[in-house]
Amino acid sequence: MKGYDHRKIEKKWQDKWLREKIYLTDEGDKKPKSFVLDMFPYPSGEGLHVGHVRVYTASDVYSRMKRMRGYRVLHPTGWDAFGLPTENYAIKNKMPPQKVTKENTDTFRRQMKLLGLSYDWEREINTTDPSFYKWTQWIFLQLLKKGLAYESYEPILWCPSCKTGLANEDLDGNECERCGTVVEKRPMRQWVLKITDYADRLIDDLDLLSEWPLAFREAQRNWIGRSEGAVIKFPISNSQFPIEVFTTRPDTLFGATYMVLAPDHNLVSGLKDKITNWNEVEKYVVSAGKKTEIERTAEGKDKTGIELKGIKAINPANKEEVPVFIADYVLKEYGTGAIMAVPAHDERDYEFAKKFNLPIVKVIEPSFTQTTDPGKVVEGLPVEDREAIIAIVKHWSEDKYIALKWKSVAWVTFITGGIEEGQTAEEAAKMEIMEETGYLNPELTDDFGTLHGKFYHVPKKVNRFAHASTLVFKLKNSERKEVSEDESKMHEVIWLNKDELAKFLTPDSHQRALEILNGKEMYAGSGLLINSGQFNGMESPEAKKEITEFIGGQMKTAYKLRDWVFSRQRYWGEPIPVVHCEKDGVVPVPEAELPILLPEVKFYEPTGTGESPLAGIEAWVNTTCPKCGSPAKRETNTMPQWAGSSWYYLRFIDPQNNKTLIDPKKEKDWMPVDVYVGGAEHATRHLIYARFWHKFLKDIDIVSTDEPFTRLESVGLILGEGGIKMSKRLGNVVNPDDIILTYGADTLRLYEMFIGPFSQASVWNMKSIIGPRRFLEKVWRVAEKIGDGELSDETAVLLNQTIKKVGEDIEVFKFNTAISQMMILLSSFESDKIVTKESFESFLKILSLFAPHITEELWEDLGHTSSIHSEPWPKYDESKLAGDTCTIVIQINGKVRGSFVVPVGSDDEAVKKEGLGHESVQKWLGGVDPKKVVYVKGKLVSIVT
RNA sequence: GCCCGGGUGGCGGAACUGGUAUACGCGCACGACUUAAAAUCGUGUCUCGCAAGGGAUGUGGGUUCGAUUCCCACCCCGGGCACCA
Repeated sequence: MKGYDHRKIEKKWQDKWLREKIYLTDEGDKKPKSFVLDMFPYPSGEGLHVGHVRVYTASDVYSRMKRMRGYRVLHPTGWDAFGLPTENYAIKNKMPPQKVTKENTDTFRRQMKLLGLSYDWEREINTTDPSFYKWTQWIFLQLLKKGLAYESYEPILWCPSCKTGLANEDLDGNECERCGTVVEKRPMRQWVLKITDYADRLIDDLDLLSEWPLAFREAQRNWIGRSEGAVIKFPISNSQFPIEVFTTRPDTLFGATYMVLAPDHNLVSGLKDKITNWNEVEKYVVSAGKKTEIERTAEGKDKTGIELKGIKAINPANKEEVPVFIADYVLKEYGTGAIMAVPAHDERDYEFAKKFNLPIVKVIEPSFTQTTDPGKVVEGLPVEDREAIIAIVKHWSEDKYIALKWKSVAWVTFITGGIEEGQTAEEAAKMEIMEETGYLNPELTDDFGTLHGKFYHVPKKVNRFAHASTLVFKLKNSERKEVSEDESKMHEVIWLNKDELAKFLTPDSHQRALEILNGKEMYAGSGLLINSGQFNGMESPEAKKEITEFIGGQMKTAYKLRDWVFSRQRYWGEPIPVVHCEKDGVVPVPEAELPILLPEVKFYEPTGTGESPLAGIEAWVNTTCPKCGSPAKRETNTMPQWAGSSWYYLRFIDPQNNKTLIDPKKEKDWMPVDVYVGGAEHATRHLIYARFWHKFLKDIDIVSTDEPFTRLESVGLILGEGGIKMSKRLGNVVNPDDIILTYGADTLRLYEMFIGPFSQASVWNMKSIIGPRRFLEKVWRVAEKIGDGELSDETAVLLNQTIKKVGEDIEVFKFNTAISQMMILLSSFESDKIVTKESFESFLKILSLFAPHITEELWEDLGHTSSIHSEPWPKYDESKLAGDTCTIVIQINGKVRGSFVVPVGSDDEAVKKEGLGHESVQKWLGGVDPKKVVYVKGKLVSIVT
């Protein structure tokens, strides 16, 4: 028989599949649908890399299984082809970007076909194709119509190297995500999309995405960064304009001892004539504006700022005058661009106050509720308030402190106790020190105020809310009397240093006491109010509402998410379809005139002036106003690279439609995407933008679902040998073409699926590829053993198990274990004398997902004239998933001491008895009667002595 | 600092709902075939020990007859966010 020649086989079948169009989407609606999508590639000049192969093979394997299981599967691909790399390459090599794109997509398509991927190539799309971007422009017009696209002149992020404005999402730290250049701020006209209008829905609907990795949902939640708080007005003493601040801690309002505005806050210049040190202020504003993000980060937490002399704000809670500062630790874009500073309860304000010698007023006494055992508050039991003390007692000569180790419960605490009628806290504390430790001469050295703790007092069996005055003592000497028997029964006195205290102290309130002891005055948690007039004694959550109401503030939600800066001053993108008319202002291009074609030009270098290269093409720029007919100019900015990818998945459903974006019937039929496969780098960019557009399209009735992607599977990076990133610079990039040539596409596909858990990063290893190749060669050889006869029992069981396991594993993207199971089955085939045709065909069918070419060839050799890829998924026999016998393990005191074999379905008692009678039991027990015998059905007998 | 992952042989990794840790693959060693090599096949391969047996899933504790798996504390690696009031 002929040998396994992958080159011949793979070419033969790829041609045939294309010719016979076996992978076109089944549009019959009798079958259930499955829309399996991978994140379509950006066709770079580098061609496909092994990371692409991993994603595309996974979705291909999944799609193939779904088809075999009777689904009609939509599995398309296309090109996300607008964008800077292509444009830059085009400039460098003096080629039109259109041509570069054509060449790159040709390469990608060729490589994808070499992999034997089962895409429906008749649905291929390209974001740079006018018939596609017509609809990208159309969506923009709808956004404009709804007021969700607007022009802005706010300073934006600008990449001096790419010569274009950027969105927040295009940053990698302080650098341009594309080219690594440090970005600047630059005031210029730009188009912005109001994604913040959708912030709440984008967060709330994350709850619908239970089939997304938690990490993606959390990343988005984080990025959107919602926080609930209040807007509070602080009047300015000699101006009618108040300062508005946003705070999440209105409960600390009485502790606001100064205010801070962002340096670029509008009020700063508005108050110019009142500010007596204007020269200095102006200097600070200018230098803050010049400071790059990188300089600010380098300065870390060293706060800078300057007081606005001549003006004072009035704290609306206590009517006290407080100074007003500007400082660059306050950001203009967040909240209201101004804060009330509460140094006692905010770390940043605390640092600033320390540096500028500002008053620090405590208004919150820390309060803690025990949430873990021992001491978790018992629901339903009343809570007793108790005036108490915490005494921290220092050694007379060493840096050690007394702790009590409780005997009836796993607690380590400082000395605690109640305050009796008529006692001061100090008296109570001294009494407790003497009673609980016997030491006679403590001297009060410090008072940490009151700490509150709600917990279940285990020995006393009550819920307590202890309000403990926390006092620090030092022992004058070691003089000590005997401790009473009752006390020594309750706890043991131990001496601990600060590190040990941090490790062992159980209650949170005592840990807080230790923090103060270590000099950490600032407390940012919640608690009970003090120094807050009529609100004293109230707990933080309640005080937030009450105080906000009291001073007439408004509850408000703030977001970290910014509106999406949507214009780029570059050539290779979708033209924004509006014109500027002197009389009518911004006028949208009528929908009938779409697409606004990107003109072919000689020069498309970025100008760097804030205008795109399109501005230089007069014939294109000059047009007439659709409204009044007078001369007007076209918008010359283009859309960012993320535009097309924000809705492309919809177009696959109806790629040829030239009347509407998508036929509503088809949309309802295929949406949502059932499985979306791609990389984690898109968690906060593409996936937020696409969800935003999708929700907008839902609002204008283009789509019918709230979310576009039901399930998301994230691919792990493939690292170069040695666990380092693959890069051109390091010369460790693996080209799939080379692997396909040497080992074949089937081997490459198997290798990449076998390399490790799909979502986890894996290391490429050239040596290991031989494993999957040997496996396929073995498959080829085993095919020759097909003959008449019976399958061995063992192989028959394995075959059933394999069909079951491979199906289940692929459903949850556990490709590596599916392959290992097929390897085990193949070994069993190999060691048998005879392999039956039927069983081998079942094996070929499941293997065909991973290795479509070799299985198709062997299938044909077995006499079939139709494709193996149109076969249904093999069935397994439930009754043959296990053999006739099972091995029972004997454990004695938790250690494995032997095993024996029993028929499946044996009587429990009989097996137990046989286990107890086993020779190893005799040996290890030595005649002693077992205390306990545990039998786990079909698995083990565990004997305890 | 905060939020997610992850830590198991020489390497990639497996282990169901707590039930024989190290499946499968690579590598390595030895053997068979061969004049020889490659390929292939077979055997072995966590560790200490001659053996009986002991130890080992990042570290330390806990729960359990039994823990890679559950709980607590900590360490290390990767990723995301980061002066967000």
